[in-house]
Amino acid sequence: MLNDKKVDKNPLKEPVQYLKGVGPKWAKLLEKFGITEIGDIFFHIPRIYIDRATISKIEDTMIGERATILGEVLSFESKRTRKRIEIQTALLQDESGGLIFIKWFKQPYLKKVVKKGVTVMASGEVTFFKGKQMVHPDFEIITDEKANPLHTGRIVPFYPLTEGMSQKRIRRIIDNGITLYLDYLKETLPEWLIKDEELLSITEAINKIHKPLTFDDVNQAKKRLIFEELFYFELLLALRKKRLKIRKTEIKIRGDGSLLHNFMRLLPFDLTRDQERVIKEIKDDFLSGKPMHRMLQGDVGSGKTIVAIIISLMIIESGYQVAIMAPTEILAEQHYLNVGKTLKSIGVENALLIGSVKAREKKKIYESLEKGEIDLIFGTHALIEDVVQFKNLGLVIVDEQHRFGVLQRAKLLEKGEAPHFLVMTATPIPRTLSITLYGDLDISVIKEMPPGRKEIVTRWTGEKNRTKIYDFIKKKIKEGEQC
DNA sequence: CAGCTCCATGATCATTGGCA
DNA sequence: GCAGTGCTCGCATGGAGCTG
DNA sequence: GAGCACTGC
Repeated sequence: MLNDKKVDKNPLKEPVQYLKGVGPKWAKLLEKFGITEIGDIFFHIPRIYIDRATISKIEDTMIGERATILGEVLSFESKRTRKRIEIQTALLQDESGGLIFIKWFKQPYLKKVVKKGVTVMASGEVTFFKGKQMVHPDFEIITDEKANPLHTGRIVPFYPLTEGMSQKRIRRIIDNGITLYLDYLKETLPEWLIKDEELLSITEAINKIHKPLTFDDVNQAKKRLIFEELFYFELLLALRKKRLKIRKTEIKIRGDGSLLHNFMRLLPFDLTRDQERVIKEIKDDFLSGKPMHRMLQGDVGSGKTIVAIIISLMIIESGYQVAIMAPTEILAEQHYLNVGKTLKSIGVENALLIGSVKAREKKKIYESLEKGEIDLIFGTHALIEDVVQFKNLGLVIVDEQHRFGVLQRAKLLEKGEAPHFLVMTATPIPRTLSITLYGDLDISVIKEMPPGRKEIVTRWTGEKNRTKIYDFIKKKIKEGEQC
């Protein structure tokens, strides 16, 4: 069906494991942050930066001060206390002759690395214990003029971690990603906008957010990334205007619930409470007489899809059609394969409409949709083509995955008389923005994971890929609408 | 309250009282 | 696919503090 | 020593 089309030439779309430094283990760890593709790592934004750019003379450092020093190892010893705690101590001397102890607890292997005579750059807090000391600093062995250090001697980024990760490693990985792949990152904002707003390009921003030379770099980069985020929400707001023109909807649920009941009987598991709650919320929307405009946020695996199906059945039972749009062909197809058969068995006609469906087949689907023979259509953006017409579209569900698609929704919505509308997304809305949004879009959240599923922690990591936006905006502008 | 992350800490020394 | 070599980075633990 | 890259079977 979609085999030949898999010639995705964009390397940023490759699994993150193909990135240098990432193997199976780290791929799994990174997944906790929603990082699955190489391109995702750009948006793993540092949590904080520490300025380790200036190297102090050991003599000049003050107790209690965080400092970065550079010196030669005079000696290294590993001793253990009566309580069997091992302490490694290196004595470091810098060019000006200052001396300082560098200590680590329980890291005997360091004697292989921090040998007499090597040059070490170390960053940490200077404390006093029988002389100046620095306990477990971040350090790096400096070999000749060799490559600039990653962990010291510059403004160093600190990334959010999960259990099993280490700063140094992730720094290395992200650094690799930038040097190897940043060039492939495509601009997502229109040129004029960047100019008008004096923004950095996306590649500059990403580079500077990870490898800033000054704190001003960080600020500029943040400005750009935040702007981008806001920008998309502005687009969303623009949609609202459209919605407000429509006061009422004729679409109401009026079945007796038997269709839904039949389906539920076939479900091999129970719904979670969160799912039940959300379904109730949506049902209330359906009963309100106004078109629903709701966002459903839940992590991957939280069971958004089943919610989508259930509410679809309510609508279908009432005699309307439902469209479910997924961001990729693979996902659309998955949905279709997962539930299509079951639905058919209870009399719900459904079909899959994606780009790679043969023209003949497509035509058939178009006709059936127009006649109202298909109750439920799964698809991708193939659904928004003009040829696609519905008899009476009652509900549009967009599975957003990544965030592009804002304008697509609008178009799909135009295909019905004020259909209900649900966006599903795994990306939590940043809290600051959700406040702005509450008035315009109702939000439901599923936090509870179905039993047996491991919880996946998704966090705010900036944005994901959404290259297509530019085209949409362009189109919009052409249509004379404002963004 | 639970689950997670982040962050700081880890060492030194001598005291005491009753028993051998 | 596997074995061998050579990189880089490698503590452990308990409390604090945040989010859901 | 773990995890990974790279080489050479």
